[in-house]
Formats: sequence, structure tokens, C-alpha cells
Amino acid sequence: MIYTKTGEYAIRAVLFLARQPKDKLIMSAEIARHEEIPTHYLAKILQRMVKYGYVDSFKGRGGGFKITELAKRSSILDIVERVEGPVINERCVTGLKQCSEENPCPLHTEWAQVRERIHKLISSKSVEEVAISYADTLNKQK
Amino acid sequence: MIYTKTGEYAIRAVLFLARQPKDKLIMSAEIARHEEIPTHYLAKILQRMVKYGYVDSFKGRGGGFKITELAKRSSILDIVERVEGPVINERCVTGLKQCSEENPCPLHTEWAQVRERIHKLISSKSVEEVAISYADTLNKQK
DNA sequence: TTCAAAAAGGATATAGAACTCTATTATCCT
DNA sequence: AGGATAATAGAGTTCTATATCCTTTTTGAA
Repeated sequence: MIYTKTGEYAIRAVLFLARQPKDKLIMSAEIARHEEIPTHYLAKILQRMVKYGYVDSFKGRGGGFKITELAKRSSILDIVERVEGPVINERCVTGLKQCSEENPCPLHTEWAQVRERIHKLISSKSVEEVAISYADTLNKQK
Repeated sequence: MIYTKTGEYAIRAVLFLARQPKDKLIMSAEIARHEEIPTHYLAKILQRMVKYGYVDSFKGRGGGFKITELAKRSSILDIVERVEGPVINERCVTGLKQCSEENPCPLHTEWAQVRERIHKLISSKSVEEVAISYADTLNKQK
């Protein structure tokens, strides 16, 4: 995995919310059950997501969470970086301290390409796009 | 970074040793200084490397470490995986639980390709090849 | 207006990784 | 033989990510 569990839980929760009917509220416990995420831990992550403006929360009976427009328009990278800080490390795979553009290690150029491709992969599509096309796949399978 | 600091330190140490004159012994403290790795921690890692047969150690005055033929022939992936276990995670970037070949999430195929490329990048060249071509670069710069 | 549901918030526990320190053992040199 | 050097071994500390628990606050509904 490129990012940590916290980041993974965050996107899974957001992608799950993105697949729900508009404005339907989902309890954190329900998300946790569906996505197999530790209940209390997810609650913590959701709290942060509320602060970042990626989900809206509603307390009390009948309450729960729903995804915001901001999150729908954001990329996976946006969200993960917000939750856990920089995801893609600039250091080369060899870890060589002196490795740089002027002094490239043997894997430098190729690694830069891979890094670029990862970046594009998780930043070029919005959460909404990913969620919709995933929902389609799930439907066709049934 | 794909792997942890421990793994990174391990390759940096091994690549450093690979660039040394044949059979020259280098003290762990010297490797630590050159590669800016915490001294005692590196000593620990080197101990394990000895067990795995990637470096030979010599105690007492004039002692130190040198790389073995096994390590020279090994790939970066080989060494890192030995030190820290599996490096490349099979899980998809979306982390979606149901994501699989039959039920691919929208990023599944592309991510599989990236993963494959990373794998190839760090497994197709031997430590010796990488070290030699890096030494060349360093020389030309001078 | 009181009760129960649900999120928010704070405090704490656990695990693993990263790192440090100290004592021991092996080896070389004089 | 004795002292210096360097790896080895083991215990201990710190830090961060992960996970759990408990109390408080808010809200809808009976």
C-alpha cells in the first residue's frame, strides 16, 4: 500500500458514502460494518473528515453522515493527503542520499516515471467518478 | 516510500558496501556516517544482514563488514523483502474490499500495471549492477 | 419534558517501528 | 599476557499508528 490504514479507511468510507442515495444519512457503525473497519476508529476518522469538510454529520436520533460536494469533487489523493499528510515520497527507491536530477542513481529516471504515474492515477479522477463507475461494475455483476 | 526506513537503511548500507574496493572492510560506524543512518540502529540491521548471508563481518581491530557474493547477485527487492517482509501489497489503491479481477474497481487495472512496473524496477537489476552504474555517475560528476 | 439515539470529544491502551544504551565476546596488536 | 578495537547481544526508550472506552452534547420522538 502506498498510504497507511488510516488513509485507506478514509477513502473507503468516503467511497461508500458516495455510492449512497443523495442526502441519505448513514451511521458510522453502518459504514464500519459494510466496509469492515474498526468501529471506534472509523468514528475518529469521520470526526476529522467533518472538520476537513469532506462529510457532514448530524447528531441525535436519525443522525449520521453524508458526503459533501467538496469530497465528491476531490480526488483520492486530495483526501488521503489531507488525512495523513504527503503520500508520495520524493526519495528514490534506492534511498540513496546523493541521488538527484544531476546525480541520478540508476533507477532514478524510471522511478520518477512510476511516481508520476501513481500520482496521476489517484489524482485525475474525482471521488464521484470513481464511485459511479464502481457502482456500475457492482450492478453488472449481480 | 514503498518500504520502511529499516529496509531503506539496509539497501543503502549494502549499496555503499558494493561500491567499496573488493574485500575492503568497513566499520558500521563509517557506513552510518557516510549514509547518515543512526549508528546503533544500523549495527542492528547489519547483524541481521550477516545472518541472511548478505554481508560478512569481522570482529576486532581492523574488523568491519563487507558485502557477500550473494548480496551482489541479489536484487534490491530480494534484500528488502528479506529484511522487512512483503513489500508490494496486492490490495488496490482504493482499498475497496470487494475489488478483485472479476469485480474490478475503476482503478484496478491501471494500478495492477503500476504495481507490476514497480516490481520489475526493483527486482530486475542486481545490487552489483546498480552499484556499478551509480559509481560511474558519481565519477563523471567529479 | 423526558428518554433514547447518535455523534463529538477526551483519555487511555496496545503494537510495531525506530532508535539508544550497556555489557559481552571475539580478534588483533604490542 | 594485556589492552584496544569492533562486532554481537539484549534490554530499554521513544514515537507513531492503531484501537478502545467512557463521558458529554445534541437532537428527534414518545
